[in-house]
This record gives sequence, C-alpha cells and structure tokens, in this order.
Amino acid sequence: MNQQGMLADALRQQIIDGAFAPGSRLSESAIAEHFGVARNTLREAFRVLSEQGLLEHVPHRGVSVASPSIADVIDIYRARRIIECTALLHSEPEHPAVQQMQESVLAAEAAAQDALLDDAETWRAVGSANMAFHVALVSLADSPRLARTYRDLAAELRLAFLKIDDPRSLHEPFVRKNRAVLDTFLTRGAAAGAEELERYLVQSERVVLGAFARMRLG
Amino acid sequence: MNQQGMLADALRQQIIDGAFAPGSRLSESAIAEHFGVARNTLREAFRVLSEQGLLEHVPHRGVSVASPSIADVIDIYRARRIIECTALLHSEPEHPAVQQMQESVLAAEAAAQDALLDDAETWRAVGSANMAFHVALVSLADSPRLARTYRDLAAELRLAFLKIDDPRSLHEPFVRKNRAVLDTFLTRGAAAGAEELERYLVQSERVVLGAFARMRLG
DNA sequence: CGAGCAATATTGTTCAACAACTTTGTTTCG
DNA sequence: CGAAACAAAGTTGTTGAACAATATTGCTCG
Repeated sequence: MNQQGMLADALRQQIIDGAFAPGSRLSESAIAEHFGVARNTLREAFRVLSEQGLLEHVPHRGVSVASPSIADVIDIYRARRIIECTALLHSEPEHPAVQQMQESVLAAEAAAQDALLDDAETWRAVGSANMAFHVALVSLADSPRLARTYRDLAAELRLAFLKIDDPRSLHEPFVRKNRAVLDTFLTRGAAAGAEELERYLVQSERVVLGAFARMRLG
Repeated sequence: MNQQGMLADALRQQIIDGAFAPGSRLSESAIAEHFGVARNTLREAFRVLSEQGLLEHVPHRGVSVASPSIADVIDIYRARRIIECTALLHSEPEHPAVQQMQESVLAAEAAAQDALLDDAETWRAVGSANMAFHVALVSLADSPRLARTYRDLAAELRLAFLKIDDPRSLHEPFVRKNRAVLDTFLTRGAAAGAEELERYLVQSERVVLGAFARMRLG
C-alpha cells in the first residue's frame, strides 16, 4: 500500500482509539509533521476520513474529529437496527461468519473477566470485541456495501462512546447479550435471533442516550 | 464553497451524465488541465469520489470510472431493497417527502410522454426523474446516513445503466410502477406499499441483470 | 465594555521537481 | 516465431516552497 493509504489507516485507528478527543481540531501542519508527511498528502487522507464520517471538514476552518450529537446517535442506531437485523434475519447458521461471531463473544468474555478493577484499557478491549461481533454479524449478509456502511457507522458510534466517561456501563451489559443473540440465532432460528437483536439495539441506544442526557451532551 | 468542493461536484455530475464511459481511466494531468486546477487539488476530489464509489483507485495505476459488475449490481439491489422498503414500511402518508414523490412521478410521466422517438436525452431525463422519486422515498425515513448511503448507491447504479445500450427498456417500465407504488402506499397503507416496492425492485434487478447477460458484461 | 481594525495564523491552491512504479517497446536468445 | 530480459517512456506518489484567501486573535479607540 502507499503512504497515503497507510496514513489514512493509521489516523483512523488513532481516532478510534481516542488519541484525539471528539470535536478537537486537527492542525494540518502539526499532524503532517507528527506523521512525517507533506501537507498535501495529509489533506488527501483527511478527505478520505471526512467521507467516512470520522472527520468533519469546514472550509477554511480545517478538520475536527467528529463529535456525534444526540441526533447523530439516534440516526446511527436507526441505521444499525436496519442493517444488523436484516442481515441476521436472512442468514443461515452454517455461514462461516458464525465462527467469527463465536470467537468475538469468547474474546469479549475473556476481556471482561479480567476487568476486576475498572481499567479503561480493559473496557476498550471489551468494546473492540463487541464491535468485532457486530461487524461479523453484518458480514452474514455477504454484502460488501452494507459491510462498508456498517463499518463507518460503528466507527462513528465509537466516537460517541468516547464522549462518555463511564466505559463500564457502555460495554459490560452487552457481553452477555452478544452471547444471547448468538445462542438464540443458533437454537431458535433467524427470526427469533433478529427479534432479540432488535431489543438489544433498542436498549443499547437507550443506554447511550441516557449517558448523553446525564452528561448534558449535545 | 471551495474550488475542491465545486470540482468534486462537477466531476460527479459529469460522471453520472456519462461524460466518461464506465471503466475508462482518468488521467490526472488531462483532467486537471480540463478543469483548470492543479493536480493536487484534483487528487483531493478523486479521493472523495473514490470513497463514494464512483471512481476506482488502484495505486500507481490511477483512477477509473467505476464499472459495476453483475456482482455489484446484485449487491446494490440488495442494499436498495433493504433501505427503500424499510423506509417506506415505517412511513406516514403525511410526510412532506410524499409531495416530492408526487412531483417526481409527474416529471417522469411528462418526460416519457415526449419520448415518441427513442431519444437518449429524453430517457436520461426519465431516469433522472425516476432517481429523484426513489431518493425522495428514502428521505421518508428522515435519516441523513441512510439518505447519503442511498445517494451513493443510486449513483453507482447509474453507472451500471450506462453500460447498457437500450435505455428505453431500463426506464420506460418503471414510470408506471413508480406511480403504482405511490398510489398503493397512499390508499392501502405502508405495508402494502412496501410489498409492492419490493416486487418492483426485484423485477428492476431482473431487467438489469438480463441486459447484462445479453450483452455479456462482467 | 464593545465595535472596528490591524496583525497573525491557518487553510486553499499552485507549481516544479523528483521518486516510485507501471506500461510499453525493443532486443536477445532458445 | 515466441518468450524472457531489459531499457525507455509515461504516469502516479510525494515533497517543499510559495502565495492567495479566509479565519482568528489582539489591539486601539471611542
């Protein structure tokens, strides 16, 4: 891959990992120097990430890390429900992605097990495993376009999570629920699984919106 | 707006209008000169359009206009069905977007009326009105993200249409069907409308795939 | 304190150059 | 003749400097 592609990927990972706070401005010269690339090269990467919804670009004011509002969170969850539930509803348990879902559930459970003390790093790992579970779930649909759209949605949602202080309340409840969705899908079929997933997502949205409200975030 | 933003919009419009054949390569120096901008500026626009799926970027080989394969068409229609049918299913007939749907239907009927002779320009107008109808339909969902995703899907599909010689067979059958979907939605409710829309989209996909097969397109 | 204005900083864009790579064309050898 | 090897040419990738256009800051003045 060329420098630009690697740059966009590296920036993307750093943003998702919370290296820059949501809403914070990214200076072209500073970031370019930090990565050791020219401004023009960085600007191409900025365009890519802006299209993906991770950065917000305002003419003559530069780019900032996206900072999802309550309205954004609602929109993201609406799209999530449509994509995820549809994917699961029309799927067969023999699909290879089921294997990846299994592994993600186990990874999340293992990471949550380690979280005896509220360690931000640990909960980030739980969050990553959770995200991997849902990405795998969407890949059940075998649709590159839906997968790509979902990947961008998940990244945006991650930025919303970063605005919230209490990572445990965001991640812990869903370790068990991921397993429940998977088990229901495997034992009681796609329709039952999709129904459970829908409830899951409605509740997850409520948790996030509640946290936003408590913190008085826009 | 910026030069870059205007440039991306202009290029986008030209591509959708078929100024460059699907699959054709776009030389950086040639296009930059054509628009009177620097190569660096053009490259930023290229990144934007690549993310939107209109251009395909291969490192060290430049960008080409996307040329949807049969697999792409199938994927696009799968995503279309999910987004459009979900949008219509959960909608109320009082939504302001219904007005735009009405207008698009009338525009398509008026344009098709003029097409006594098989005029490519006329069928392009019918196609635009048809596209506007479906964009308006998706906007029933009041979801910026779904609307944006759908806009990109529709643009890609337009490139698939450009690969097909016979525009009449692609556009004419759907003028009446748009009206039928709208009427069903208004008189028999969202569920019946969504059902009719689903049939519509399945048939539309079949028409496109049939044309691809007849022309032996990948 | 607030409005207006100058100074400063940042982004937008261009240009020229060179590096990295692909494609093309030619030569050479089996 | 055909295929592999190699050289030449063309395109993209990236850089650094420069300047224009716009935004932000800080200051002066009323």
